[in-house]
Amino acid sequence: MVNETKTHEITVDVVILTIKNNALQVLLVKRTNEPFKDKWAIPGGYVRLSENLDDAALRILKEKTAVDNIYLEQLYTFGDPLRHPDGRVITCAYFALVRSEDMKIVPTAELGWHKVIDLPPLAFDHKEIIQYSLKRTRERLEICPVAYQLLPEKFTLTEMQKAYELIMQKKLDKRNFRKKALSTDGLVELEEYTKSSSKRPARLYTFERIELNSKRAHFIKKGDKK
Amino acid sequence: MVNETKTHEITVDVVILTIKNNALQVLLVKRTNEPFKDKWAIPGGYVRLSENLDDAALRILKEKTAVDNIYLEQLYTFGDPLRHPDGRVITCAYFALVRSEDMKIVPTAELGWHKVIDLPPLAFDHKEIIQYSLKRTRERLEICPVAYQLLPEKFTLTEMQKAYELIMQKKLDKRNFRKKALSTDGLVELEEYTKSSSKRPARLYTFERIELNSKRAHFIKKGDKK
DNA sequence: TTTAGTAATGGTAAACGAAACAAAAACACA
DNA sequence: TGTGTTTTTGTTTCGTTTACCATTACTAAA
Repeated sequence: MVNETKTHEITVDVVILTIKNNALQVLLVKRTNEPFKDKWAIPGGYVRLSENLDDAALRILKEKTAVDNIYLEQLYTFGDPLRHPDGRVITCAYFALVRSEDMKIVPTAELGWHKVIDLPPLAFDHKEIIQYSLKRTRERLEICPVAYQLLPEKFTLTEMQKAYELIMQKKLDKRNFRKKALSTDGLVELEEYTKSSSKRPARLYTFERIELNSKRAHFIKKGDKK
Repeated sequence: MVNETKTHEITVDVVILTIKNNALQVLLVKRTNEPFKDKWAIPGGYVRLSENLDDAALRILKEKTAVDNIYLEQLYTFGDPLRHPDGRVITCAYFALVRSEDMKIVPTAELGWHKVIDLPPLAFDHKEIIQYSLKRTRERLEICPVAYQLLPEKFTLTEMQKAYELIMQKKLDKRNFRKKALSTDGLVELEEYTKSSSKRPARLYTFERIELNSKRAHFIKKGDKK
């Protein structure tokens, strides 16, 4: 029997995804300390003793983004003994889908958005975590229209299709997409149109911000409503 | 800022599912110590410092069942601060699908199979964990034929259908099921038949025990092959 | 007002998959 | 030989997804 008395550290890391500049992007922070000093990492932190994991993820999310009422789901727990060079740190990873318009983030040298298709060198196993969050997002998108979590309050069907294409990483047929989109629950047609410059205006749509039902309690967590 | 210096305990709990006596059953152990003394619980244990989470789950599985090469998948990490009355214990839950014929378990007063539709009072949040493992198993079954993990080496299509019905909790059409089953990759038709007593013999099938591909690395883990 | 350009919009045929449904074949036993 | 029980097999229908273009609606510039 090996030494079983020492305890482990446990952290929560949050992959925060958004659509920005026509690309799927992830929020990264630059590490200021060793290990992996000056490498980019996904935001994270230690779990407080009195705090459940969802709340820890929400706290970290809020510290970085100051947003509320977002899509947040537990992703996977990564526990390789060698994932942290300084000791045993198990991390429970979450991922969040946010609207970039809601964010008040000013990109600095230590915090910023990075396109998921062109990631810088990352600390720890964070690259793997991000890749897995993308896979999970695709799986979710096939089941429910989570993409609206990434879209502005009001959007055109073309914008929505663009979001799908960015996540699914493939082109979709315009008419088929429109047909399916129009039949999804919660999508409401507005009496407003885009005022674009030199082309035909597009109708705007929005999504009913309904309370996500309890059947999905294990993988959907809406933000705390204070 | 609250007290952040103390650490957490982390355990791994494994929901072990099988089909036995025409029912979906889960392996439970009776607790001998407080808290929840004499209540049933799913097998679990502390994660060793040098051990990754998958290996911890495999170790616990092996301690209880002495089986190898089984379907094992990380389920969810439960971290409510109040889930353990004695302190902060975060558990990373796994679930496993095993063939009851492979098991050498002799049910005792402290270890035994229990039908998932008729569970005794359980310790901690273990009821919730089991319920979630059933939900996840159903989700997996809709994607890939994991049910064969629960079946004997050789089985009839009727047995396979029975397994599906037990997991999905609904009756399936015999001919439609057969059609879909026959088209699944990996199912091989044998030149053997059941030697039953007084009815038409049924053809036997088996499943190619192929290495599960790496695309599913995050949710499928085959047992260690020594 | 005309024209050109760009994007939104509406429909249909083919392919595919899901659901419903009945009859014949094989064996054991009486 | 007949009866009972279970396995085995195929077709039709229906709805949904996929593939595929042409027309319309609007803006800006000529």
